[in-house]
Amino acid sequence: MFKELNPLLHSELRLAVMSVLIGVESADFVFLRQQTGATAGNLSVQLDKLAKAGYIDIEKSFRGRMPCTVCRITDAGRDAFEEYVEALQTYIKR
Amino acid sequence: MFKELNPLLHSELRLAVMSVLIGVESADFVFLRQQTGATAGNLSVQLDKLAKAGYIDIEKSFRGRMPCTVCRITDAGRDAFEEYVEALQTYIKR
DNA sequence: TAAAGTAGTTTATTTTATAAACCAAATTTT
DNA sequence: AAAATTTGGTTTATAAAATAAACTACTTTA
Repeated sequence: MFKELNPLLHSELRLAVMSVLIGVESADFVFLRQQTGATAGNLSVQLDKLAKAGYIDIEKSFRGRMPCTVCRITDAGRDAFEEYVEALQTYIKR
Repeated sequence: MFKELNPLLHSELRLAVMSVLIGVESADFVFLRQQTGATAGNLSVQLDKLAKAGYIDIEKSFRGRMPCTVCRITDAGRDAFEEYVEALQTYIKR
């Protein structure tokens, strides 16, 4: 009847991040913050979770001497997102 | 960009319950348990939350001397569900 | 050089989700 | 008919999540 919703993606902020990342080649911390409206602390935590799950790659470097965090969705992330969307349909489809 | 997801509906079990209730005139505890696969304890807690939010009506009575809990979605619940689905589209639409 | 801003991380707190334990009545087994 | 099991739940305890607040380190501006 209802498909299980991947709990890692069933989170407003993590879902928003994935939704942004699925549409771009890469996005940095600042851009993700703008798009999602999240606080820096929350975004930092949730990005870590997505990275630990293997759904995104995080590349930390420096632009000059300022830290710069660039994120990209992985293939596993793309798959998980698609599966999540399919599962969602079982709840919201008329 | 992203619409806010009503946190009361953004829960796998509560969403499943609402999804069932939106399609029927009413449903009892046992039926909801079957449809959702939830444990009784969890279902009991989540039904209470939906009721407190005014999204469902719960009618507790007895069939003989066995308790019988019948649930119906309210107009507010229907509205909230529809709004939630619309908000979701902002995350998952291609 | 002091104040304010940028780019984050870490830690602490609150909220949620969930299961486990429980209760009362009914049904089934021995 | 007593004992055990099942049914229909509720309450309580615990684990997991979400979030904000506080902090670090560097940069820019006044």
